[in-house]
Amino acid sequence: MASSTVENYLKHLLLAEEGAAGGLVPMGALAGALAVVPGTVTTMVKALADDGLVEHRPRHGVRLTAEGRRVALNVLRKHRLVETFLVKVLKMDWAEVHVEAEQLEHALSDNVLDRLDALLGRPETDPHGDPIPSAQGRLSAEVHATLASCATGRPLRVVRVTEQSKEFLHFVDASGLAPGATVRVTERNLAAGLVTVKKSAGRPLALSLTAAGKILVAPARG
Amino acid sequence: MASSTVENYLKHLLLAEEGAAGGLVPMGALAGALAVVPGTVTTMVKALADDGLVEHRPRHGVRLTAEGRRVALNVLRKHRLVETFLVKVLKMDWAEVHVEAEQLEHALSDNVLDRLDALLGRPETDPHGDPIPSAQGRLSAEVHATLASCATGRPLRVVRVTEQSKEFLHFVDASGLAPGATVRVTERNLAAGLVTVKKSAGRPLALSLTAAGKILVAPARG
DNA sequence: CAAGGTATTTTGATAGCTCAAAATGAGTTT
DNA sequence: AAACTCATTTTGAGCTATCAAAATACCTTG
Ligand SMILES: [Mn+2]
Ligand SMILES: [Mn+2]
Ligand SMILES: [Mn+2]
Ligand SMILES: [Mn+2]
Repeated sequence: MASSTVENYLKHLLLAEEGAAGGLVPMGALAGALAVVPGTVTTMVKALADDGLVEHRPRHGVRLTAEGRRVALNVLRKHRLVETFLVKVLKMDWAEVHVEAEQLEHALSDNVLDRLDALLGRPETDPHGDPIPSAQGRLSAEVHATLASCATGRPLRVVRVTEQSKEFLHFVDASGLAPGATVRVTERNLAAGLVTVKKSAGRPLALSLTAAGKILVAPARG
Repeated sequence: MASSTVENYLKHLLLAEEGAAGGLVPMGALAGALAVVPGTVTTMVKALADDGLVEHRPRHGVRLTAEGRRVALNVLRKHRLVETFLVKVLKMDWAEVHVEAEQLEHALSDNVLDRLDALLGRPETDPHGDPIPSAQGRLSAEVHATLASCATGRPLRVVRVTEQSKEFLHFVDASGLAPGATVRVTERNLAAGLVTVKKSAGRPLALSLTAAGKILVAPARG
């Protein structure tokens, strides 16, 4: 069995590979994500490579092997299903569940996981709209526009929020921009770095481009 | 935060203190419970003593301090509530939940714990009849007779099974002796080491004294 | 191409937890 | 009392995961 440390390395690697040039993740990026110093990552990555979980291209980066990806997807599945359970069944605040899941993802057996999945009705996304990998290790790779990149004027449905900090999630929720919400982008000012959105009922709301880029949307009633 | 290792040492110490002479647990007993060699326990116990979690009487044994007991009770509470959740909500086999809880007890926050407790309706015992410590750290110390020690002839209610091995629990369940069941001891043969019990409906069942001693009972309809 | 700057790797240490095997202590037995 | 037995402790070592700081490699810039 992989230790929690190994599971975390693999999971963060999986997350970092999305949108990394050639899927190769630089050591520094992984170090940042895991909050350890780069030297530690170099050492660990060599050990993971020896175990066949990653491929290490010295001075270029790391990438998951098929086996490493399998393990990583299973951890990610646990993480997101646990988050869903905590919100849906235990009624926890969606801003708090990430830290809890960070521990529980390593303590849940596959057996418990599957029962949890059944109890929740085999959900496809977690409370933040993040896709839940299937038991077979399939992960939806749907690409979405963000409030920073989408067409203006049209009605949109929020489908996902790609940041888990408490502050940001509270803000998003308080602004009525949680997944499922319907909004329109009324104005986008690149120079000022500002996006203005409007919900059917309510006054317009201003967001920075950075914040807007973390809120993924799809055309409403499509 | 105490590591899982420390939590396990403290929890097993709490369990071993019940019925240990003067509450002092011999190092060897703890080593056996934790499945490590005695030398390891000596080393760890010294570290725990430095942290004020246990009191070490060299060459005599260990005992929890008030602080160590507090931590241990919290872990035990998590363990038993998780077991209850797994059986009641996820419908798992009562023989399988112990191993799962052994991991989850270290990954659950106090916050999640309390919500689980509420969801379950603040149960007082787990699926095996083991008392669940309260959030304030109170643990019921009720003393029960066993099928090996109780009066014969009288109707009895099974209240607790004090062993968690899969095999034993499956046997108990298959024999209809799970907590809640009503039985009578029809015969006890000390020489042969045999106890015979009878359920209202069904043929008599023979048990070894050792097995009978693990099934705790109380007078029925008392 | 030499100099700089930055990411990465290497080196040397440490903390936590564990084992094997030798040493020690404290009764018991003879 | 000397010998024996058994639990406990000590010693020496290893593994995993981490850091600080020095060394190195690979750009980029002048
Ligand atoms: Mn984690
Ligand atoms: Mn999530
Ligand atoms: Mn445990
Ligand atoms: Mn139990």
